[in-house]
Amino acid sequence: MSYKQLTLKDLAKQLNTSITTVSRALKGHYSISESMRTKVLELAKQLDFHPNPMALNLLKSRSFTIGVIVPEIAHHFYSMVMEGIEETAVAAGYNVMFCASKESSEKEEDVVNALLQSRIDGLLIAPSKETINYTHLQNIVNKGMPLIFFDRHSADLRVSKVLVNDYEGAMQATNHLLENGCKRIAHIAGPKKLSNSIQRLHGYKDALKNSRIKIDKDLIAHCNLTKEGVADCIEKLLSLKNKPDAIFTYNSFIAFESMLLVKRKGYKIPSDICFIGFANEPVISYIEPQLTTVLLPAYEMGQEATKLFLEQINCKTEKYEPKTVTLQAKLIVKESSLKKKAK
Amino acid sequence: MSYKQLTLKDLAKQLNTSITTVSRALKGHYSISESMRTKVLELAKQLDFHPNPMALNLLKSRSFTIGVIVPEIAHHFYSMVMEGIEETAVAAGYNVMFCASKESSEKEEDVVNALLQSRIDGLLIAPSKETINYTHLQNIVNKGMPLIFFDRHSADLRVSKVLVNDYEGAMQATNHLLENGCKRIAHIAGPKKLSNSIQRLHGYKDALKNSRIKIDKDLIAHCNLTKEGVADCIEKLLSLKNKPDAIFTYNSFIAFESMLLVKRKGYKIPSDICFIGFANEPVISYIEPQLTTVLLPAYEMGQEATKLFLEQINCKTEKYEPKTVTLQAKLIVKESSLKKKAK
DNA sequence: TTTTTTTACGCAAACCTTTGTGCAAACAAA
DNA sequence: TTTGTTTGCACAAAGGTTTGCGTAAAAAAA
Repeated sequence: MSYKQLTLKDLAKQLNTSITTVSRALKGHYSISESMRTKVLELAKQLDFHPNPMALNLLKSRSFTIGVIVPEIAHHFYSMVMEGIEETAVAAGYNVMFCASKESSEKEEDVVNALLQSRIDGLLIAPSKETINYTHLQNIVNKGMPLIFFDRHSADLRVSKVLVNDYEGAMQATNHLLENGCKRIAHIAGPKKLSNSIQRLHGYKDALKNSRIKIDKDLIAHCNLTKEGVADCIEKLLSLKNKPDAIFTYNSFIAFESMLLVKRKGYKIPSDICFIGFANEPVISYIEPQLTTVLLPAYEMGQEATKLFLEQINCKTEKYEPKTVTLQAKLIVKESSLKKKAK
Repeated sequence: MSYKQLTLKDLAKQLNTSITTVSRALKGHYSISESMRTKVLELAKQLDFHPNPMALNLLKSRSFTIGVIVPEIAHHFYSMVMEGIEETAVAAGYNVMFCASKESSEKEEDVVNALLQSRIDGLLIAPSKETINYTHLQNIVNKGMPLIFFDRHSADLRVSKVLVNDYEGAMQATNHLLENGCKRIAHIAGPKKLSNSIQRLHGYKDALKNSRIKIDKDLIAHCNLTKEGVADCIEKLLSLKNKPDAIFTYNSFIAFESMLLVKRKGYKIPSDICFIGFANEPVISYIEPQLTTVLLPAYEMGQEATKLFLEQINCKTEKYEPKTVTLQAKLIVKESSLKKKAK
């Protein structure tokens, strides 16, 4: 059943020489004669010899494998990040193991352990929204293994991270709505503990403050990222006496869901209510009206995270100083936020 | 920089015993005294000892890692398949390496090699649409390594595969349109060499034949899966004297793009032209009108592919007989295909 | 007391590669 | 002929774990 891997020993036996000589011939070691080298090389090519990677791993105590944990694989944002990671890693000679935490702290610990069992050289992670206890990650750092945060992070760990300027993105979004004449801008925020949700809320508030608009707590709703959660938020916002004329959402799921609900209730977008969200799906072009979004550089985030890992693993000096890379989100203006029709 | 892994030798030294004894104590070997076993177990726990996975890999010549190659990571269908694979694999104690071929035959070969370098126990693959030469995969089979196709396949290789009943799905879709009174049903097909595209076209044709409708070649367009490709197809179909009253598309991308174009040209969906496509994105609920789709069981496909791998790797008998698992696609009727408005 | 059995553990090989050291043989120089 | 250098290759260790076999001491049986 399991096939027999070709080894140096096999080659050596066929050539009536030693393992050492075969190994050195393949590596172009100076001490091997030209004639011997060609003999070995020929046989190796003919038999399609490749050194046993597991033996190499053991020898170098390196697996050339990166572990990656995302909350969800089938979310467009994370799969774009994964693409960025995969391409950068493969280009650098690394393979990538992807695992999903399904937003569960417990599963996260499990997959961390599973990855460690497989002897990864480093871990890239966007922690689950549930995760409060970071000891499983601290352990990794303590062992000296490179750990890189992306998208989400904990400030308690002194590690490299690549984040998006959520604050700035939210501010841009809010300012854009203000410039378009919106007066009562609501915000449907994400989970209260999530670092990027906090930043986006913060950016929203500060944009309003800068324009000397009083923050109305009724216009801020926290959403748990389920359909029901979104429905509750919309219900709450639309039952206000003084209804919002714009809604800025934490992510695309909330945006899509709430637009659907708002349209069903008979409101027109954008004339009655403007919409804007953080989103990445290419699908924003296909919904009506097309959604204005703060676009997160997901692919780039994956690239940068991998680069940070490579930097750290290749760092020869005694101590590596953790870095934080901050990427800029980009406002993409489409129809949903333009009160006055553009021509 | 790189941390020192704790080894059996370290434990043995601290306990003034041999490596063998420590190993056996940890494994519960009968020949170890109770007192010694507890001593070892305690120290191991205290020092958080884990056997070096690389050494184990070498010893067992198993890495407990599955390689997976998809054409694109950030396509909802494939990322759902990946979720299915990942969950099933992790549950069975395997880790998963994901790679993307980016629909390039050349890149596909590269990542196959990269994965082999990492010593995977098996390979799950949906070949790129470009791939015609399958020798790189045949090599894997020849080595005795389990290879499983999913979504796409080559009939030339005697390996297990998990496919969708594309023929049946396309037939259902076409019949559904016929039942709704559509007379001139067009089909925008995928790349001509792709196994599932061929099957879907086949199902479309047979459904028409079964209803004694002559197949009009003008109503069949082949699309290369780019925006321009879709535009060409739509241009061709809409410039016919006898225009189609329904369009059945190979996948969701074509469906979304062509709906956009058709709407821009002033046609109403579904009253002027009905739409139906093979699609998986949850986003079909958010576009207007909601798209009727043949839903592919992506997650299940990932599960089944992994199960086939596990079956094969755990097969003790001399010869493993390749299996083909065929999953059923499911027609989800929404607004885009209902000519007469349902109440 | 001697022989046999049991208990508890250690040695060394195997998995496969790389590499420092050593050692012959060949050759050049003295 | 002897010494010194180069060439071409082999031995063995290292990396960490498992495991068949061997063995000492203790316990049991004779």
